[in-house]
Amino acid sequence: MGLTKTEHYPPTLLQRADVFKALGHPARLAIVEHLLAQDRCIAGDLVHELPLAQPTVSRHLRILQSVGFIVGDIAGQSICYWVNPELTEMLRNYLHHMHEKTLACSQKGCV
Amino acid sequence: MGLTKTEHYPPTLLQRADVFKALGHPARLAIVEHLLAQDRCIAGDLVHELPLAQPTVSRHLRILQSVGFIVGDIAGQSICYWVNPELTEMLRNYLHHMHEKTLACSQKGCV
DNA sequence: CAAATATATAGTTAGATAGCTATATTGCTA
DNA sequence: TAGCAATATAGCTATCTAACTATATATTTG
Repeated sequence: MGLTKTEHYPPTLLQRADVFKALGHPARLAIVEHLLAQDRCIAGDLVHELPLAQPTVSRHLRILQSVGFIVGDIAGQSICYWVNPELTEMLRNYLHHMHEKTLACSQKGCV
Repeated sequence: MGLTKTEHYPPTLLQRADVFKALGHPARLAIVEHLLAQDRCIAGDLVHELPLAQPTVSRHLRILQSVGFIVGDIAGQSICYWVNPELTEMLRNYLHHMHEKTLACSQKGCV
């Protein structure tokens, strides 16, 4: 069917899954890494960095923006994007929590 | 096309994108959270927890397993799954790195 | 060995995704 | 205001994905 049954899951889980999904594409992860590597925030330079046409990059940017992972601001006729610290912090905390739980589980002898 | 151009990106990035992609579905994230919440590692109990048919759950488990996020071991006629601490640690470190870079970037006045 | 249980595989279908080209929109500059 | 530059939108197509039902493959247990 291709249709995910979203109605069963709590909103927080759905939101997190959306963020992971947004990061789950090489081009989008490359965009994020590129934004982090630069001092200033890039706009259409990404088109030259990626092996993709401009509209495709634009679409990927919109996907990252829609889950809040990046933020964009108009700067003249370009657009200035940067990674949202709130989201990286949220994910970092979530993964930290996951990792601690995992360790606790393996101590109890799940194997 | 629906065909991702993977050949342009470094292997590490592709691998991370695959892990994020695996976590980017509500059912799979729910599976991971359920495995972490239990003391022991569950097998087909997940089918009762999720609003999905058994083969669908089986497929989601295989996807999580293929990226190494969960590990399974045969226990009689059931299968015992648990979350792989190496992967949660890898992702935690990666997100930690991302978050630090993000903070450094916003200090430089990206806005 | 037969029945029951647990998981996996095959095969199908609706819908989502990722790419493209062409075009529209928006903002600067001459 | 006309033209250029940067980004977004529209529309298309091939491929991938998520779900299902039906069936196969183990692995206990009677």
